[in-house]
Amino acid sequence: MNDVESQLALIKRGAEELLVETDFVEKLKSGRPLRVKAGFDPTAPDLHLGHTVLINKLRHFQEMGHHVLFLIGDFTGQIGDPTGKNATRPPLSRGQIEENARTYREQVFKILDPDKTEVCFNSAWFDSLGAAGMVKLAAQHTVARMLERDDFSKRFNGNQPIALHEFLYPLCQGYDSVALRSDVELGGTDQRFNLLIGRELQKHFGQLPQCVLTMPLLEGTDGANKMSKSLGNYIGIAESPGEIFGKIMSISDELMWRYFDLLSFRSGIEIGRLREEALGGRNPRDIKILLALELVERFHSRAAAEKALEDFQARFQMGMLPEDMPEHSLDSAVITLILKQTGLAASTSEAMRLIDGGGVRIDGDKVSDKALVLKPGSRVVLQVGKRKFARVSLI
RNA sequence: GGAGGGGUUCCCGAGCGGUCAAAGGGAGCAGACUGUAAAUCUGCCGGCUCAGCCUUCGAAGGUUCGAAUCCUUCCCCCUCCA
Repeated sequence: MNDVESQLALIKRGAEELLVETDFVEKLKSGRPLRVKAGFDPTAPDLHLGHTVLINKLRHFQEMGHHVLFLIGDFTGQIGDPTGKNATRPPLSRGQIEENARTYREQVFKILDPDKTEVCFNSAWFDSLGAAGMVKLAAQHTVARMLERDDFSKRFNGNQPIALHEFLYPLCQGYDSVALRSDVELGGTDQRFNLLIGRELQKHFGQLPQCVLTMPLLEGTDGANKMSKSLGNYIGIAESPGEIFGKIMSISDELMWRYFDLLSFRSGIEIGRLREEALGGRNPRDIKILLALELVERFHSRAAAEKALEDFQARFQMGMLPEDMPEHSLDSAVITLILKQTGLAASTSEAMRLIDGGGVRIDGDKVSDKALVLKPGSRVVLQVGKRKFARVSLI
């Protein structure tokens, strides 16, 4: 496992690009533990499967005895959002950042080995850099070079605004590599440009430039956009077993293979075998179940995974009610108001529309009367669509 | 500093004095079909005490019986010139 050849093979598995490979091989040959850097935004502590593609790769490095630098960009996160179209995010307080960092640890150590992970914050060096230092840093790069970045040039040519501070982002990220003396930095393919700036800056500061390993971006459950919380197409690793299981089951068959490639710890050979079975007529649903089981087990437990499967089958294959649904105790009222109060509908207007559309059920029976009043003392199960349930006791 | 273009409901984008809660598309939600898959088709898609009423078209004023549409001021974005 520790010879250079096999290390390189494991590192490259599933990766998009490794720059510069020959340099990387040299570093491996040195035999010392490499400093492996990956940066994370402090504003999004809810990690989802998309993040885990990268984290899984960090784990590979750890398995080979390397040192992982888990960098939380608390300074960069304070300035604002670089890709921000519409949100000027309020700066996070020290307390919030620490809270987020704690959440990160909790989630990330489901995959990484805490003993081989160093968590760092980039405010550690940026706070003391000062305005003069920042200007010096900015002097290291030209506008033309900045505009080489794809999304900058697109926005520039498309007459979209680019705020000046957005240029500082790649620089700061690059400077992190200098401060951490990183040997390798990991990032999504969208990070390529930023990662390369790290190389430039390191050279400037007399360091051996880091190698860059980019990982493909995982598509969200919609199969079209990259997984992100703001698009609502994500599967959070802190979600309940039932949620994770259900969301995996709802992805398309095509996307399932992508998920297998990027998320499963199964070997490439094993995944290839499953593909063949699918082609041979095995129900893709059953293969998807394997994936769902694996992922729920990773973030919860074997038992939780099996339970999730049972619940899933009971609910959707046998049409039973879910075991755990939110409970509400409310005053007797019109159905539309109750739907709003339970959160099954966003507004009473929506509740009315849902009833018109035949999407509301009480104890399994379709509701058609918008003026229906739920009587005090009754206890009913309300359902909107196939997935939203609530148990309501009327007072 | 000068000239021009623009800010519309979650997003894109029509509308340019009444017929506008505002076309069309996307996203989303619900229904049908299913494997809670995708695709497809249908409906919905500001709020409310819902045959009615209230609040929306960058902000504030104004003109008008009536404004997203006209006028004034302000804020913001983009382009070109310097």
